[in-house]
Amino acid sequence: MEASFYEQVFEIARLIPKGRVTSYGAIAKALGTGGGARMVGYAMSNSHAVHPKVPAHRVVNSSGLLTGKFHFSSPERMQQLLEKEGIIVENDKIKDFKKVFWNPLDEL
DNA sequence: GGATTGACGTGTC
DNA sequence: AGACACGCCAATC
Repeated sequence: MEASFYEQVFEIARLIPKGRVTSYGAIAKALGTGGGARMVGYAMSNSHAVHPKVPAHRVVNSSGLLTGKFHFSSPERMQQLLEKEGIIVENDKIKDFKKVFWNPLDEL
């Protein structure tokens, strides 16, 4: 399997600058799959098995909620990583989400 | 190859 | 404001 949809998702995810986050839908849209936001998250399940570490913790849903935190080594791991990068997480939700939001389309 | 699923998104009740 | 439902798309079974 090469150049599958997953790889594209990982590619975008790795481009997320430190201290910034993005949403699944935004990535999906950047890939041109608009409504395939679920596929982005699904691809992230493999993020643990890919080469360069994929900053999946920088990817949240459109509400800025850490929906996939349970898929990490530890749910709290995700939040700590975000806070360590300067992102404030409150109640499993990213604070100032609009401010830290990084739009892949803007870079691509 | 049809059916199921899934770390989503938006709208409606 | 919280809960529920439908829609999208691609991979896996």
